[in-house]
Amino acid sequence: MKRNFPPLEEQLEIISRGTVDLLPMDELKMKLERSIKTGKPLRIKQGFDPTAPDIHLGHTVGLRKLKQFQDLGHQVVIIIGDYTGMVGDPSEKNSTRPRLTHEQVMENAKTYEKQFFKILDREKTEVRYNGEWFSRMTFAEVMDLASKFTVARMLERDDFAKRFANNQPISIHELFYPLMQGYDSVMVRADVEIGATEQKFNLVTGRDIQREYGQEPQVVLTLPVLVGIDGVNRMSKSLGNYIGIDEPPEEMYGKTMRIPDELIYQYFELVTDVSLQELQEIKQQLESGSVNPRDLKKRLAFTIVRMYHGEDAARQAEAHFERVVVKKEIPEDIPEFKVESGKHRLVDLLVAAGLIQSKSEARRRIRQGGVSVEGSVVKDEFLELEITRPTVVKAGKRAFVKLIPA
RNA sequence: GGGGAGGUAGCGAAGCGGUCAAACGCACCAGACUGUAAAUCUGGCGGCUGAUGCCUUCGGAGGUUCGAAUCCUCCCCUCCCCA
Repeated sequence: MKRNFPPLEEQLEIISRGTVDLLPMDELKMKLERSIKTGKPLRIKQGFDPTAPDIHLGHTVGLRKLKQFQDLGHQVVIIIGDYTGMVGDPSEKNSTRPRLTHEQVMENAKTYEKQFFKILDREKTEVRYNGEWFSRMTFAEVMDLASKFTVARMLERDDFAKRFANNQPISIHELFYPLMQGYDSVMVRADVEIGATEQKFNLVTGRDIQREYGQEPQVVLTLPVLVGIDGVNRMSKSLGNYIGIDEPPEEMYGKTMRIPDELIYQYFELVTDVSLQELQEIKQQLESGSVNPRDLKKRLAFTIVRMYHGEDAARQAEAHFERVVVKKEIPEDIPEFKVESGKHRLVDLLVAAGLIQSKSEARRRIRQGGVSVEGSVVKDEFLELEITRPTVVKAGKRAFVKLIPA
């Protein structure tokens, strides 16, 4: 079955959009031309280590690029790093990552697989776990792989070099990470590997490893690292600055509204599918200040929610935001919590209902005016309540609960 | 194998017998401000407790002492130098 591909230039335009590096360019052209001629799709690889259970917008930058390749007719190969996940990618890290057990990794991998296909076409995606080959490797084969790279080259890496210079520990197994990733490329015969810019070393190493194993080296495609909602660090679950693609619409919308204004353009560019013309407009509007950044951010939030939850959910999330955050009103559906009859300390109720973690914390927040009952701020940390009718309690900026008499 | 330096709350980093639940910075939380944010300012930041106090924390296990994060012993871990 010979496939038909769009002409080279058209493909290149789509492929280059939003990318930082495409190297070497001439090899990419050569590969594309060959696939057009032979009708054989290129194999486009990206690996994901399931180190945290959820996929967030940061992951979607690469996934969306994969999707573009997929739409062009190429073969997307996703590697789920059940083995590399146990090592932990040292990229951009200044310390050893905690190693996960295989069970933890596999658990996370399940949700990953599910979430990937919110973006990719399941039918057209090849999913491979790298345990498929790593679990079977003999020590002799490991040695063979290890012999194909040198310590000096490994230490060229900025992160390792820094850790080494700062007398911080680097475990041997961490040095294996790039080799393993490269070996993945060998095993799936990757033509192109996609990764964030911080992955460049690993991606380029893959080329060398492939060459060592007698394969044609892959083309490296890097994408910008998505900055998290704190506006400082890369988006990551462990830093808590992420927007998960499985999060409820209101949450997604609200988090998006919290990103610093400077990130608006980047988010439009990297995680939404607005057209190039629209992107230009947005850029112009931001630069000239002709549009309130808040309005652009609202559009961004709406667009993102719509991508993962649909138009209706996006509308509702927007309404919810207007109501709760902008007008500081009470949301429509609030989680309910049943309360036994009789008097209860507010502090106890806050903890029991799960709004606040500990009573000490609850007391503090009451003292600071962070808690209100039926719209009025509570100042008395010893307040007792008798719940005789549904009562709305708010703690902090947007945590609500409706107390219901049992 | 020998010598040296270290392991403190989410991170970084003070403390080196009592006044230490532990300075300070970052992160985080609450409040004010606002266009959602950011910035700024204020307060907070182990748990329990009606303002007193109690309980669990300073790599781990013991010990000395009225009293230990601080002293001693052993163990685990990291870094440096030498071999």
